[in-house]
Amino acid sequence: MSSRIAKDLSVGQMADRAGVAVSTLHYYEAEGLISSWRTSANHRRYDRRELRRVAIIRTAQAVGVPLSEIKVMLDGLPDGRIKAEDWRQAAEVWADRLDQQIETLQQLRSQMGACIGCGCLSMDHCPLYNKDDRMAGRGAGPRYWVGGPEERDEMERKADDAEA
Amino acid sequence: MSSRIAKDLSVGQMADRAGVAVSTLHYYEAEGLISSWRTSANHRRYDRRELRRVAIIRTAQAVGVPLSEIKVMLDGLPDGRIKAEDWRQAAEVWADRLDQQIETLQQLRSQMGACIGCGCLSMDHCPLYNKDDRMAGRGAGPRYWVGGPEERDEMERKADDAEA
DNA sequence: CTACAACCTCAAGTTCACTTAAGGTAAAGC
DNA sequence: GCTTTACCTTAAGTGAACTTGAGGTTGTAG
Repeated sequence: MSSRIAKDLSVGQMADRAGVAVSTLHYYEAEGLISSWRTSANHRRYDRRELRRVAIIRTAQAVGVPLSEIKVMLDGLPDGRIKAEDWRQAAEVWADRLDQQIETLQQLRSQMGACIGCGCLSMDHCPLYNKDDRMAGRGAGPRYWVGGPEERDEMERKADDAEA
Repeated sequence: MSSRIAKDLSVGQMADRAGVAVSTLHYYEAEGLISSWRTSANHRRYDRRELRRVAIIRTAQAVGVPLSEIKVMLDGLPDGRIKAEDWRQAAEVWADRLDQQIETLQQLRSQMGACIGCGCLSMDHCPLYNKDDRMAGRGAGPRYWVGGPEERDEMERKADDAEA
C-alpha cells in the first residue's frame, strides 16, 4: 500500500471527483468532449487528465459557454496526448473569449450602477440609454453567450430618426 | 415634425431597438419580465424604460444568468415606477453576483494559463490538480450558473485516500 | 375600398444539456 | 452459489428559452 501511482479512473470515480453524475460523463463522452478506453468488461477507464477536462467544461459552462463552443476549443487540442504548444494556442484563443465575457459582465455591472446615479430613473437624458440598441441572434433554441464566435449580423437600428 | 418627445414603443419598435425578435418580447411579457399597456386596438405599447429592462435581461443572459434569476431581481423593483432606493438595492445584490461570476471566469482563465506552464502536461504534480474536485448540481435540465443562489450541497470528495 | 403590413392569440415545435427508466452483464462479498 | 454493486446500452422524458405556424383583427396607403 505504498504505491500511490496515478491510476486511471472508473466512471463512478470520475463522477465523484468531478462532482457530476455518471450520466453526465456518458453524455460528455457521447458528445466527444471527453474520452475513455474500455476494460475487458467493457467498463470505461479515464485517464486522470480527463478530470481536468471536465473541470474546464463545468467552469466554462458556469459562465454561460455552450458545450458546442467548449467542444471546439477542446478539439483544438489533438486527441489524448496533449502537446504543450497546442495547449498554449487553445488557451490563448480562450483567454480572448474570457476577457470579452468578463468585459460584458463588468459592463452590466456598471450599467446597473451608473443607472442609479444618472437620470435613468426619469429617463430621457441617460448617457447609457443609446447603448440599449445592440445584440442580435437568430435561429431556434436557447441562446447563451450572445457575443458569439464569428459571424454576427450588425442589425442596423435604422428606424431611429424616422419618428414623428 | 419638431416634437421629439419620447413616445411609447410598439412591439416591433422595441424588437428593433433591443435587437430581439417580437416573439421574444411576447415571451418575456408572458413570463412577467417586462410589461406593456394596450392600445384600443389591443396592440402593445412599451414605456421606453422597458428597453433598458430588455438590455439588462440580454446582458445578464449573455453571461449565463437564467431568466428565473433575472426575474427575481427585476421583481425586486416595484412595478413600473422605479424608486431609486429599490434600484440601488437590487443593483447591490447583483454586483455581488457579478463579481462572483467574474471571479469564476478569471479562475478559468488562469486555470488554463497556469496549466500550460506547470507540470499538468505530464500530470501528477500540478498545484491546480486538486482543485478539480468540486462543483455539484442536481435536478434535471441544463444547468447554467453553477454557483447558484442559496443552498449548495458540498459534495464531500471522500474516496480520495482510499486507493491502492 | 381594397390591399397589405403590423399586430393579436394560442398551440405546438425545437435545441441544449441533461436525467430517468428499462433491461442486461460482470466482478466482488458473504 | 447467490446476491449485491458497479457498470453497460438505448430510448424516452424534462426544463429552459425561444421560434414557428395557423388563423384572425386593425389601420394606414394607394
